[in-house]
Amino acid sequence: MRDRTARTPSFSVDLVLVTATRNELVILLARNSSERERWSLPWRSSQTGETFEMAATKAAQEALGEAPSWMEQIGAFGDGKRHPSEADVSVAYLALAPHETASPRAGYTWFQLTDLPPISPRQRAMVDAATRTIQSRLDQAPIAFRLLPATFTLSELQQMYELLLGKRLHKASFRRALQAAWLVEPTDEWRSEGRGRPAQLFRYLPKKRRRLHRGVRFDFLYP
Amino acid sequence: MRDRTARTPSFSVDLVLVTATRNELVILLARNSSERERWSLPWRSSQTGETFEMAATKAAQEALGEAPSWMEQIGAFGDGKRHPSEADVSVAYLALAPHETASPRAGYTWFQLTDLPPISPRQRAMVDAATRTIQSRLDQAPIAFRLLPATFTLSELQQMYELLLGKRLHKASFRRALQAAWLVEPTDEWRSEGRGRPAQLFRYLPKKRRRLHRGVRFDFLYP
DNA sequence: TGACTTTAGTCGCAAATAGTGACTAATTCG
DNA sequence: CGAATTAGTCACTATTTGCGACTAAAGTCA
Repeated sequence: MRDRTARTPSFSVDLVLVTATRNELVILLARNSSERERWSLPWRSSQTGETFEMAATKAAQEALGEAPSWMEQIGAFGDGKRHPSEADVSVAYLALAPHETASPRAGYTWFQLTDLPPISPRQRAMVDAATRTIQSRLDQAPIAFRLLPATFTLSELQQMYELLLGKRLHKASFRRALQAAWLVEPTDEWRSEGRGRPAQLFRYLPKKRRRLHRGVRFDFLYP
Repeated sequence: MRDRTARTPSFSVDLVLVTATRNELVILLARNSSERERWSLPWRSSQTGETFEMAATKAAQEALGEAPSWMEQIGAFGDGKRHPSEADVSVAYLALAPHETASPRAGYTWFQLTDLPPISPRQRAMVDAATRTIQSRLDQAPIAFRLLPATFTLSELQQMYELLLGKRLHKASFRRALQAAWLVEPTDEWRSEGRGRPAQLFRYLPKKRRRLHRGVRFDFLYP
């Protein structure tokens, strides 16, 4: 058995930490300590005896001061030079947090997903993979709900879906589908947001329902 | 800069190589060279200057003698002891091949996915992740087509979907949906399989079509 | 040969689902 | 008070889907 304890870890765990402001997605970047004009994803070189998930959680904790509302591994990335660490391999995690309660620690800043500063090619690939993951899992996981605070109005929920899908949705259809899915529960609170009729607040509370009884879907275009 | 060239690679690339026989999914396992009653997923310790994808392709080549018809990274796995290699991290790939043309090299054997011999916990986790990936991406990627030979009958395609989904499908509905998706093209060949009317052979040849114009889907149950 | 079985492939109706505009409700602003 | 604004619902239409029954083309067997 070869001695491993003396070796420096050769891999890192990197975090694509996403929240949503009013009408755009933002991710958290850390200012590089040596070159102050360079930015990078929050990362952590993995310790022995620490799972990837634990490392990712700690990196999130360190950046945000709180645990993310959702975490999911995106994959392992090995291509591309100039990772901030010397890591041969980086394991990327997608993490979500509601923007309202998130206040980054010093050295961390939100950047629009559509307007990022230069980062290493490897981390660039992670960000791209994260956006693809969000898009493709939007109907399979409560992504949108995890980007919202604990209670929210249905209009806020719809706007979140519109932001994530990149298209407008029809109000009545959206609510009909939501009803059928048994995902939200009304609270007895209402919010008056300046003008207009006050909106009822809801919380995410999925109820048991029987598995959807549907045929096949051929939703792919390529390859 | 620390010297890396002297270090042994601390990660491996592992392969969950799946094909489908008449009515079950099977994966390829390699007989352990030292303990001959133990089995493991095909794997390869990654060389510097070799991408994960290249390593996975070579591992597949080595096991099958041909390139898989589909490959996709499943993720990085670090938990669980007793990986066949000493790797701290293993990057898992899902690979597909049509069963008809696949003839494993010596030392490799097909096992039913539902009845595997004991393998390392880490590799067990990879297999589980692979089956989840297959299920969840079935409607987003041409998984079923990649498990079939280049030409196939529509009944074979339907049976493949039934196998992967684990439920029966209605013939007319299946074909109607397939038509609408513009994924297959008829060849001018027919196959007479003993009894019954001969079936026309089709090939996978997706045609351009406009993006589906659909509202939201809330298809998740938990969490 | 001709009735029967088996598998392929299609049709058309009924039921469920989804798109849409118009409607009512409750609030602020002036 | 009336206009503007946002929330929430309704009802009609169009589209999609489940499903049983049908036709088509082969083999089997008396």
